[in-house]
Amino acid sequence: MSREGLLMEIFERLFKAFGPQHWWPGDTPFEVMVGAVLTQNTNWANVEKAISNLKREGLMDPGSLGAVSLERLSQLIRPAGYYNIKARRLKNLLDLVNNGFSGDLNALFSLDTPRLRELLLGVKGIGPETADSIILYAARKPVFVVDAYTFRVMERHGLVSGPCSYDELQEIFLRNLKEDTDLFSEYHALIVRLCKTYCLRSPKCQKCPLEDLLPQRR
DNA sequence: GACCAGGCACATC
DNA sequence: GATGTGCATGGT
Repeated sequence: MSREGLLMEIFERLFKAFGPQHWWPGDTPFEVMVGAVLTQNTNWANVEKAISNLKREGLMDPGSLGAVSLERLSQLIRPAGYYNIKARRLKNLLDLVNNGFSGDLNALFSLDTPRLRELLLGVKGIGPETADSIILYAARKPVFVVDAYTFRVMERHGLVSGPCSYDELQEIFLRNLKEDTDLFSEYHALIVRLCKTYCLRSPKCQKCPLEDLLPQRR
């Protein structure tokens, strides 16, 4: 099967097995953006506690969150872990939104994708996965989000041979799939769902929807 | 108690 | 360019 065919086959299997995932969980684009930073190397259940703290305090908007002290912010997001460094990262991101775009997320998100990605990556604490999550799930523009699970699945199914960079893996998806925000949104969410359900530490995807797509072992 | 989770920056070689 | 380390909580 061609790489393009295999990528769509994997998507269709996952969609059939799990259905739509309704990602990203979050009431507003701003909340999605905050969640993208908070979830760095962190279980989503812990992120939800931090988000709920911010909402309870009425801080889930660029102006309010920009005005709160670093110390108070770090205490509120404590359940999400790495709370000191993440508070700093959120502040860095808010500086971009508030100073560069007067707190208007729509203005920031109306930039073309390469420019938006460049600006986000310029924020200290925003790397490729966080930037792309914001672009896809908050700005709703078609980029493919790569994460540790994506590497795991693509390696297992022989779509990459040996080590490959974030950008290289992303290119494989972008070149072989139709550029479609809804497709990319579901695809990434389904990969996460697959790994959480079946492929966490097992060497084989036993009984998983992709089991018979495994490449031959040597 | 060990291990893991929807990364990133920075130091060092 | 590759590899190692700090950052930290809460669930299994």
